[in-house]
Amino acid sequence: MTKPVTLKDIARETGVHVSTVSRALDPNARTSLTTEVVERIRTTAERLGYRPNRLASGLRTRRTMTVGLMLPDIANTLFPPIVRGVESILEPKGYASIIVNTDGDPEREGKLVDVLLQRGVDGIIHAAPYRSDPRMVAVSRQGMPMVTVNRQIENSQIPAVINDDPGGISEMLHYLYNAGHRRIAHIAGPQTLSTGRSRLEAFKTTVQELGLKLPENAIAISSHFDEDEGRRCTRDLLESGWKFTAILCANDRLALGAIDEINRHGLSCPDDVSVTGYNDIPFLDLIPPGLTTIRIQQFDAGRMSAELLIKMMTEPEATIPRTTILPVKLIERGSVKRIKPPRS
Amino acid sequence: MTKPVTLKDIARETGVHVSTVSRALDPNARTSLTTEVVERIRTTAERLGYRPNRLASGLRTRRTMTVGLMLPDIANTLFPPIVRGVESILEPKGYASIIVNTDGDPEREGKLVDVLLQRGVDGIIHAAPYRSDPRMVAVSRQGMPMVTVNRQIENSQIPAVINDDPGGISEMLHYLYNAGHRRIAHIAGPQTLSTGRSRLEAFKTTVQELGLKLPENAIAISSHFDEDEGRRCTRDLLESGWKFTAILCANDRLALGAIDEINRHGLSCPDDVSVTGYNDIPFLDLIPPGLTTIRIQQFDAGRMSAELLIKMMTEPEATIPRTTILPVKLIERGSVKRIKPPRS
DNA sequence: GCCCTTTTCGCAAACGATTGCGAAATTTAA
DNA sequence: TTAAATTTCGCAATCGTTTGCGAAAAGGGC
Repeated sequence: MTKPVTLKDIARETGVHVSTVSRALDPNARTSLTTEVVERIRTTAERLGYRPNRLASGLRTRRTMTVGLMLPDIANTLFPPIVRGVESILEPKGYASIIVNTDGDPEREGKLVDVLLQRGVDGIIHAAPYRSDPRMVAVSRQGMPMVTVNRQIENSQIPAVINDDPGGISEMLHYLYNAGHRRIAHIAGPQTLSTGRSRLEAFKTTVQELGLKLPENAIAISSHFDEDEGRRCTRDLLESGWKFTAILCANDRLALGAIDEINRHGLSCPDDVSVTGYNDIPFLDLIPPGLTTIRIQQFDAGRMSAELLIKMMTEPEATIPRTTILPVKLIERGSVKRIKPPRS
Repeated sequence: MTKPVTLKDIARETGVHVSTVSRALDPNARTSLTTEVVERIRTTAERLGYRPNRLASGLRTRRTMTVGLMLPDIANTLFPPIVRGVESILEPKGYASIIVNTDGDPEREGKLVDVLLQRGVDGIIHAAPYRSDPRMVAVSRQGMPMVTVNRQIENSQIPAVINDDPGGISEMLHYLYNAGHRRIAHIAGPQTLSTGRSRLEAFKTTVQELGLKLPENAIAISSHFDEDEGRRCTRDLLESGWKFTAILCANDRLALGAIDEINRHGLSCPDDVSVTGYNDIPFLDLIPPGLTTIRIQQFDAGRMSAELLIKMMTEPEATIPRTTILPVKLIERGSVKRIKPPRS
């Protein structure tokens, strides 16, 4: 790599001291300079193709203009829009981001946060925390600006940008109820994740509200938010003997697995069993029978979390809302069938 | 942020000079130290929770252990697997990557490569170059290790990891031919991208090989690899008056758009028109009628490109293959119907 | 024209790590 | 035992930038 031009080069060229060059190029320098000098320096900087060395400036100022972005897996369709939302705020302000994939592995998470710290990130956006995540809480306590998005760490002061899970689940359950369903099963997400937990709780609460009487085995708990677990839970549900007319799934991929398993059993969605999802990942409209789901605002969640993080990084004294809850929206498609409710 | 512990802290604690600490912690230091001293330093480093400052070391050594990853858009399902492939190689070796999204905008690309240079990346993996991309060629010429993946810059010496487009297109066209199709349309990709171009050329070549006689308007050229352009091109094709029995699309999203447009015209895929895609993006198996397509190796492409880049970064004299071509595979699904070939 | 204030700019010390060089300490050889 | 060879470690410069401080220059008031 041909040696990049430095402040020193510009100083030599213009016959001033490097500190003067630094100030001339700093848009908000505290010391004032003659406009003539500034002009001269700026033009030769331009001419030589000067590009500030962010490493050096970061070393000196202790601000790297870099943020860490922790995800479970960028290949999970849920996360790229969040990333774009984050970048839409960060990039124009001169921040770059380092993305790491934890694969939902606490040990990896520990290694990766170390990587971020070694690189001196100014802040961290964490989209993959566990409900209990002492490692990250400790880092936050040490003063690292941090916000979680999509999920949250419980019993911590770390600001979280999340979706209105209680609202979404409640709306969906009411929707099923209004479509005549009374025997509704739930495939819950992993209970180590805040989303898995909050959606299950919302389900139970709404069941109470509606006065539904569900058996113990109406709820299957998955260990991962994926199609395989959707299939397994559906199999368990079907084999439990209880006759349900609908399954409310904690996430789209579980729902996709559920529909597949229903088909394998010679049944049909929605004719025999209605199924609903959560998140509204891409292409759901093209997959028959069209999954009725809850659309969450991924891009906006990313955007919001970046905005909060910038505030934390630049105004350490500012008060940041502990949780920011984004509204969700029910997307009606073909996977729910209206049935005649049993008279009670 | 509580001040991180530095070499100086360890030096003070152990009563040796900071340079000694540096050497003790450097696994492959050129100068030898007493094992006793090394041991003492290592344990106190451990005890204090030392974490090397990569900024400082990068500044001194001119190696940041960071690579830039340029994509059109991480939210495009094609790219996350490439990213994971890249990281699977880079991360274990201590590299971090900065991902930037060009959005297919040359101006943005210019800005973003500047961002990467300012941050002193050791190399760049570019998944979004144009067939002609003088800016990137210039950066490469200046000595920045660079490899392109998925696409390539023509007439440059920049190593490229690409898929076997000629092979894939040829195989697909033969497949359609063998299924009895003779009047085959093509929706080509943007001709500013190497993939759009190479697939179109492969189509033409194979048409020759097979001795097919296609009219001028058998080929529609899209301006973007997306569903909307797939619809538009299909509309143009249908309205051209020429009766085709199949459309070979340069990419899955074009094909999805094509199928949609075919349905809108009251026709059916595959009964009236067979359609094929390229790339094999997720969920294609779930979308009726199941798109027959060419599966490319995204993860491996990412992996290969990272391996090449590491070689370029660490062994500047090594000879790197100009192009690495990955094999592709035809995935048979339901979107192609076998028909009786017209006797010629 | 003189003194005081203000502006303009240079000096030098950081930031945290790496590394060539040489001095001191130790081992080896004679 | 002494000189030579080797090992072990400290010194100090360096990477490129920022910034407090002070000196020189310029401006202002009378």
